[in-house]
Amino acid sequence: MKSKRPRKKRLHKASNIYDVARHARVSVFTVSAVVNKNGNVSPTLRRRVEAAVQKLNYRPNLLARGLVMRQTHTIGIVVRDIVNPFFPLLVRGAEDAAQKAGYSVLLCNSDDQREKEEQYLELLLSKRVDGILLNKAPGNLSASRRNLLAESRVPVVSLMRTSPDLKGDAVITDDEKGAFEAVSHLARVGHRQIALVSGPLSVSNGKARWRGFRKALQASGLQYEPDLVIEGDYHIDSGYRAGLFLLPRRPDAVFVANYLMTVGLMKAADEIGLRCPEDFGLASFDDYPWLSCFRPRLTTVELPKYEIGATAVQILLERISGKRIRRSLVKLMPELHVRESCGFMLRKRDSKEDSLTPQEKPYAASAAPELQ
Amino acid sequence: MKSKRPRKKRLHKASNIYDVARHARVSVFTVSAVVNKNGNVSPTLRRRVEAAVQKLNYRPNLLARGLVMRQTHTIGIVVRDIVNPFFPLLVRGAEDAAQKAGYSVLLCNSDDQREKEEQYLELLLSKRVDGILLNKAPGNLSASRRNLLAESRVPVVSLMRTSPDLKGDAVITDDEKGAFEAVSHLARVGHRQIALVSGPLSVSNGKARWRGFRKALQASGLQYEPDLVIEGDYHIDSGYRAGLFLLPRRPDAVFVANYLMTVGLMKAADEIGLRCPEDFGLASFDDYPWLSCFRPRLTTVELPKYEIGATAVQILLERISGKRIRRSLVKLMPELHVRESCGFMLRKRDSKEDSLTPQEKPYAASAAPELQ
DNA sequence: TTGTAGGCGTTATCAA
DNA sequence: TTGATAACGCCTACAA
Repeated sequence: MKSKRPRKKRLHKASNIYDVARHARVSVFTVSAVVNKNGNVSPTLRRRVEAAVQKLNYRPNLLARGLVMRQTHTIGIVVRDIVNPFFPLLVRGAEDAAQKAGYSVLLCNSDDQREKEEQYLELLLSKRVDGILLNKAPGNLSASRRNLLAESRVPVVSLMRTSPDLKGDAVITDDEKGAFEAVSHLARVGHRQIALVSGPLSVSNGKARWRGFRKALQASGLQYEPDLVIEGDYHIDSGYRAGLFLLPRRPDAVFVANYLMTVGLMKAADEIGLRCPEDFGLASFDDYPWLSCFRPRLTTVELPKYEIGATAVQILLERISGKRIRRSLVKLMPELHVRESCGFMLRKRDSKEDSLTPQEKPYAASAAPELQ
Repeated sequence: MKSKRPRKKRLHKASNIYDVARHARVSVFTVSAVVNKNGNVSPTLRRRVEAAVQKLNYRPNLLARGLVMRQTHTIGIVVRDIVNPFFPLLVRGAEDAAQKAGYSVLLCNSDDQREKEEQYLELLLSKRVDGILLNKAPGNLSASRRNLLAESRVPVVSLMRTSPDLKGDAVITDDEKGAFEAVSHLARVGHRQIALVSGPLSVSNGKARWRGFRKALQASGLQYEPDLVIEGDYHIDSGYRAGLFLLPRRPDAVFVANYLMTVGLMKAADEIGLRCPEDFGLASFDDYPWLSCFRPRLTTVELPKYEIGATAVQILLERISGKRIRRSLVKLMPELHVRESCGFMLRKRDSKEDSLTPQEKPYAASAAPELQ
């Protein structure tokens, strides 16, 4: 009863804890205790409070709660672009894990631009998120932002890419191994001249995939030919340009470091008039369930996207609750899926060994022991 | 200087407006005025404040601001599933528009389940979002939730689907027209027996696509055969089952009401051993740029996904700012993209009229006047 | 078990 | 132009 004057605008206000307390003829403490199910409240008062809550449609204001508790139960997730088909499943994994723990997700698209990324990070800090999932754009954070981040003590978990200026936890995949296996498979199938469309070498996983490629050539006794290596940027267009450059040189096969560049490369092949797998073998990263019925089926290194997101949130939550102390770097394993784009089927057919239907064979092959 | 006791745990606290005020030897009012660039502050004080802000790495706590301003500059967006390839671009359109206006996006996946959807709506209200974008799950909201929503006065813009219990704004597409054009095209190409895998008829756009199908048959002088119509639920599996049922009946063509069901149908075709477009023509909804290099290329009704999201946020913001008064229902136009899955190429080839390369022809056709 | 009052970090009103 | 101070809605230590 301390409000001296009536509200001016009769702004439509949701009822608050005081309204409920008044209605139930109890104190705000009691209401709070009932709503948060802590402390012991006598059945009588509890019933009165519950009735009032019901009657007034009371819902606690999470802003106010966050302010006093210093916890928003919100995490921010910064990805390059949710439209890039790699991210939806990852984000979904993160959202599911977050939701189960009572957290919500603030989604940010950085477009791989440092400036945008930094602005989002600042915004997230200002919104007082409890933690951040970050798929880092190339380059380092500015010193001031890094400082701000460190000082805020808000935990950050890196996704897919590590960065020297991010000294927190990270969830990545063993991309070197994935690339190694894919390229080894291309070699095993009989391809000798294998070209590479790599990701940006300035990015940790771009570099890792390149290393895997190189080591596989070596292990297969093939020559690394710089002329057959093009550095792309993970976007469609760079794959297209790489295709226009590489395919006319007629390599036996191409290994492309991600899916979008594969799309670009195949567009180039289309224009040039080359077909996969008849004219060149192809293996790449990332598989998508909705591709399974289109041709050619791609031989790919599949990454556990959902798990990446879910695991990252898991780690973040442990960090938030103070359980986790030591820095952890989780490396998830990729899985080679052999299908027809690599030319596997053709070779088999040539040698008259094939009798299975096209859709069964690749899966059988992908479970072959040598791929572990 | 009113804190009576030292902080207990030496909890790491970000500096607040009082810290800055003390440091700059001014009042909090001055700091606030400088930070928000309103009011007139003398250059001297402004400089002092700015220096202090810099020094202390001060960033306003948006929770506190939101509490007093009753505005969080956050919107919630509830989609069925961000993994459904329809949504990323829509969400991106929304996020871009939101970001430009200084808003952030809270992402929620309802999985098309009413219960999950309602829980998210409540959470969003509790978090005091300024507005909500909602792709409604089938069925109506419970009376209590609807009531809560109405009472909260938080504007909701429906996406793609309208619902009788949502009396707010909506952004939808003219799905009836889209379906009509696609099916008319199938008929024009020469297909007589056209099957339909529809979306859920309990959902507004599922119904609309069904109506378009029906009207197109009528306009083309074809019979509507209930045996050739299967109601699906927009998920892959229902398309698969529909395919297993429909394809053995050897329709000339199939119209599938969305992309995921098309994937399922093609999987069924694969298993049965039927090929598209040789054995049956196919047209469906939703096109994706990363499909362009795979076969068969789909004849699709393309929806302006990005615009849907962007427009919805636009409307939401106008509603939030109180500019928009009347309810608005925006209906965006789809666009038919003719490619090879409908059998267009085959017919042409049969009649020896085709001389263009496969990848050029469809685009030329899609610009044909009769498709406007 | 229940109530009171102070504080969380802002903005905004009203004096000075 | 500036400063003091009351909201905003919640939680919680401390008192009763």
